[in-house]
Amino acid sequence: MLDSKLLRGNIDFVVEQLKRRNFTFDVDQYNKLEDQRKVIQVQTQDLQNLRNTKSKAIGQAKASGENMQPLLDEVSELVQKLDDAKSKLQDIQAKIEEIVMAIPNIPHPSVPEGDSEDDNIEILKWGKTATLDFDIKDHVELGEMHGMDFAAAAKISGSRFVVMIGKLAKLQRALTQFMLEHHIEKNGYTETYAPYLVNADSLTGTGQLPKFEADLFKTHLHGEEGEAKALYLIPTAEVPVTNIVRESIIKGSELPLKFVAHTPCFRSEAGSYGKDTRGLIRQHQFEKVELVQISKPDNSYEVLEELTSDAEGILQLLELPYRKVNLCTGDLGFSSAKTYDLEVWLPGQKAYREISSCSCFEGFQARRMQLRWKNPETKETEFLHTLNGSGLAVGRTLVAVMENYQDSDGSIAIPKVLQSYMGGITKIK
RNA sequence: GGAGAGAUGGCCGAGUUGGCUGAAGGCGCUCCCCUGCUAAGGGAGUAUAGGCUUUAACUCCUAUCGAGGGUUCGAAUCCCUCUCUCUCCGCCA
Repeated sequence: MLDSKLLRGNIDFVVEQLKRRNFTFDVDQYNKLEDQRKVIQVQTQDLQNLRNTKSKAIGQAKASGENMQPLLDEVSELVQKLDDAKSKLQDIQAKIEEIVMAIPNIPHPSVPEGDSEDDNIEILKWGKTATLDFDIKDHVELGEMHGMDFAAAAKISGSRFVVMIGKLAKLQRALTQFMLEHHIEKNGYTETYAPYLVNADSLTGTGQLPKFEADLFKTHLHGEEGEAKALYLIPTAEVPVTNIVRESIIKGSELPLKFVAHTPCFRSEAGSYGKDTRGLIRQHQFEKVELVQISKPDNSYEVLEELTSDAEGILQLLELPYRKVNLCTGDLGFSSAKTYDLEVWLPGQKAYREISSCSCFEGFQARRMQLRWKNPETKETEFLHTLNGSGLAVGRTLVAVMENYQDSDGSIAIPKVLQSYMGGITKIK
């Protein structure tokens, strides 16, 4: 949600900024509704004021034993008018709300212009993309040799799921433990456990609802169909973890809040049929270690740099080649003001693939979820800034380790930093 | 799943024969005075959002006492639905 003051006070700026990300904002419609809202709101409030005054007079008349019938007649007429005005006002406010909730965030000035991922700007490349002198296998081929079973998963659940048995399952757990330990012990994040099923308010707070319901798995308590009972499987830990502080006022001395959580993530992947159908890249269920920070507004972009480098640290310790890109305006997510993607090198695909996405949302989510702090300088209650990033997507990291650490015989070396988590073995044969 | 109790400002807590109660009192916090630097005393202020556009401030108005709906001229107070918390019983990793 954009700042309503910005929307009302400087709408030309908003329109221009939204155009950068190919979002056309219907200003005429919005202005028309706003004008109507103002008129009707004033009317309604005048009527309410009148009713309140008269009602008090009735109370006083009654107390002093005067005849209050004339007043009663007067007011009952008023009430009809008031009801009409109220319902009109509600309609308009609902329409405005619908429009406002569907407006994406405004890109930060440092976000490059562009229409698609082809226009993202590469900031750095790290590590050497080794040229292996044998027939490179992709992770599906390697996986089939070491207990990765897509057929079994299809039998159990359907496509886009996986079963792993044995060493690869352990390797995934080792990756998760390693990431958590590193972020907790070295980077100062607080370990967090949170629900995997969340309500609609939480998803509205972080921006997945109302616009992106089709991407989610939706459940009903007790098989009931009522909207109030609907719970959703989390598409990312960002949702439950950021919502820990929804509707609260944080003390300045407690900031920044740094949370790390490992959760499974569930995505319906509607609209991605035919994309990445092979292997582990795009699953309905995958593991992710997520970093979330709640920051004061004035230094949130420094925090974004820090959070991104915290995620990069994992790739560097795993010695996986990657590049860092600054997403262009056209590729930016709905809620984000600026996003760095980390893309890991996958020899099996001969391509860099996204493994982490680190974003600063400024006050966009905070306004939706009423997340604030008392600024000691202004003495005002102000919205905080929220940030998050994958640190990292565990399933894709597993793919990257398998493909980058493979040998000609199909065996997979264990990265040094993971060996202690793997019972000391150095290779999966 | 059954029975009961409850939800009021940053916190505690009054207010249920509906009527100057946006809310007594206390704590906490901020500012000022006195004193002196340990404590005490005096005074003022202290919810959020909208009307709001403005150079700015104030005044004013509206809404909000868990959420939503209803009754009424008028609801923190009465009625209904829901959510959450607590106690007891049942069930359960």
